[in-house]
Amino acid sequence: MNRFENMENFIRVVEVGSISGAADRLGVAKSAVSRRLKELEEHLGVELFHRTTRRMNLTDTGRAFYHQCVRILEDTLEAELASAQVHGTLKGGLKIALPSTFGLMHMGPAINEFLQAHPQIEFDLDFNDREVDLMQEGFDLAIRIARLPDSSLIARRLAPIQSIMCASPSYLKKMGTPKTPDELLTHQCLVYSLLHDYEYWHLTDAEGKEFKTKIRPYLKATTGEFIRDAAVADQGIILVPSFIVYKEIERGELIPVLKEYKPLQIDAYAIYPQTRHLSQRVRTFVDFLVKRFEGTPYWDLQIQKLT
Amino acid sequence: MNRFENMENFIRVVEVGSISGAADRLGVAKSAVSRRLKELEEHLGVELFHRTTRRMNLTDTGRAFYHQCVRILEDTLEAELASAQVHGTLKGGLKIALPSTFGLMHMGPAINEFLQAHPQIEFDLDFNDREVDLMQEGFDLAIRIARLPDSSLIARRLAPIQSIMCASPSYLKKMGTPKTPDELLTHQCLVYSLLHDYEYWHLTDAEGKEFKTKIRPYLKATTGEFIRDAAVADQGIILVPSFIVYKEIERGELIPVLKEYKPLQIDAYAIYPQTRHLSQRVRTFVDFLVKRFEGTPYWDLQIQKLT
DNA sequence: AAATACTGTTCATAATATCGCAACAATTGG
DNA sequence: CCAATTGTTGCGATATTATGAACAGTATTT
Repeated sequence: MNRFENMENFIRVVEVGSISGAADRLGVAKSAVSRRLKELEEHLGVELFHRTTRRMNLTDTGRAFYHQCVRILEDTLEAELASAQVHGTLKGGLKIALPSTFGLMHMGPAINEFLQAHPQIEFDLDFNDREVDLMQEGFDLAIRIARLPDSSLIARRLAPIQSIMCASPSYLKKMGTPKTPDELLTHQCLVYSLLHDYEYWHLTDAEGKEFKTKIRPYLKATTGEFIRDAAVADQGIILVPSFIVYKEIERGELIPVLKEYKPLQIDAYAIYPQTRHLSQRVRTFVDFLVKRFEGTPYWDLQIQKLT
Repeated sequence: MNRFENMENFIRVVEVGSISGAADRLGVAKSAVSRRLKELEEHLGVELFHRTTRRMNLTDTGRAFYHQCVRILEDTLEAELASAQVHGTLKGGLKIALPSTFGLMHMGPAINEFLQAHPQIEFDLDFNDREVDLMQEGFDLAIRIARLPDSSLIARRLAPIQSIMCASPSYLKKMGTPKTPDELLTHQCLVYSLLHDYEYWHLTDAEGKEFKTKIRPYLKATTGEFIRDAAVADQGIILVPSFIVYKEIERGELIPVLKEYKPLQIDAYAIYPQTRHLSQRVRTFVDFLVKRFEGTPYWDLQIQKLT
């Protein structure tokens, strides 16, 4: 039994006032309308109409049920409309805040790919590492790399972000490869000051226990790319997210060190304000991102084996 | 496509977390669940789940749609429950105010008939001609005979009530049969004081125009039956609803007079307060009454030809 | 590391439900 | 009183839907 069609059927009969008329409007045989109405009445065990072979009058029960049917049908259509992709592409703007390095390196290609499917979307991208107030500044969405999501906002985890400690082969040859975290104090450390403490690096030992080890910051920068390039130029040891250095590691320009001590795992999130009616653009884009970054990130596929 | 089953299907998949599990719960093959889910996604043109052959995660779109589906299904089930006769008979009380004469003569048999089908209903009948405050005194329903329904309440028309002017053959023989309304002043009029003015009877002429004619009240009573009996006992001319005197007219004990001048048409109504959730008892009983009194009332079938 | 168990999807077949047509019964309006 | 219209029912044809096995991919276990 198709509850839905039966309701629609019933509504039409009420509004047109006759079975024949409703059948015309619905484009089906009147026998079908009659039978569906009968089915509905049998299902409810109630008479919806007083029938006098030629005339039909709603019963009180029928009238009450009619109003509820109308409301339910409207709700359903609205729900479908709100969720349905209005065929093909989306339109409108999408203002997004995203961290500069991750944004440039990995969100850029993703956004380009999304634009293939939805060329009508106008992206307004703000590459910035400061924390923006989503509501205040009218952002639809922000990409954040953090240890835990901000609970006051909706957060969808996009990808795990693992950091890697590494240095160039030449540097290691010249200065030696550290065997324990303590030895880092004798090395030149290049600090990515956004994600880590200035003077400490947080690690976990073989048993998964957290601890921090003091380092000697030889150079500090808020851009991961800069200290990566510095490390490639034999300037010292860095601790940066793998998504920044994965190519250099694959090419052997940088070599992981102290692999037994895993840096703290953090994550990339898409976050957006809690609004009652989330726009279809945001929903679709976030769905797209979640799917694209699902599983082990492509930047970790190769270097996974090396760590 | 069965929207409803698809929604139910989708909800189950979300709640159980897997297609196989949902299939077990629903008692259908998992292929059916899979296909319906696919149908729903194609209908919306949207991915509801991120799928990884083994694991399924709701998309944002899916989550939003899920909540709306749940609400819609709940509404639907509630609507059906509110309208459905819970198989067989109803239970509970039904407190009804009804006019004494009409109540005794015509509602009595109707209520008895209703009790055949629903013996569990406990009727609490208040035969009374004063206007009761439904809300205040806790009535579920009132039967009223009036010209127009009280607009602040829900009113369902049960039957047309036509009045008849008549007298006994002996009386007419002795005093003469009036030919015009004016002549009524020379007659003994017995007044049913509830429905009509004390000193005027309201009539319509052949063209349907309303007018009132003065009468000389010889006897007044608030009980139709009393003045009917008085008229049968040759006491004078009465103007009463046909449902009171139809048997006497059929038997020839009373004879209509001034048939060309129709008394004003009034109606019998079932009225009840506007509450958000009308009880199923009231609805079913009113539906029953409307159906029972539908068309020309049985008390008018015979005398129709005589007037 | 390999095997196993479990997942979701697909396909052809079978069962089911639904529809339209036509005949019928009942009522209304001229 | 007849004609026209309405709602209901039965039957054959059609379309829809479920089923169960085979398949492909992924965790879990040993």
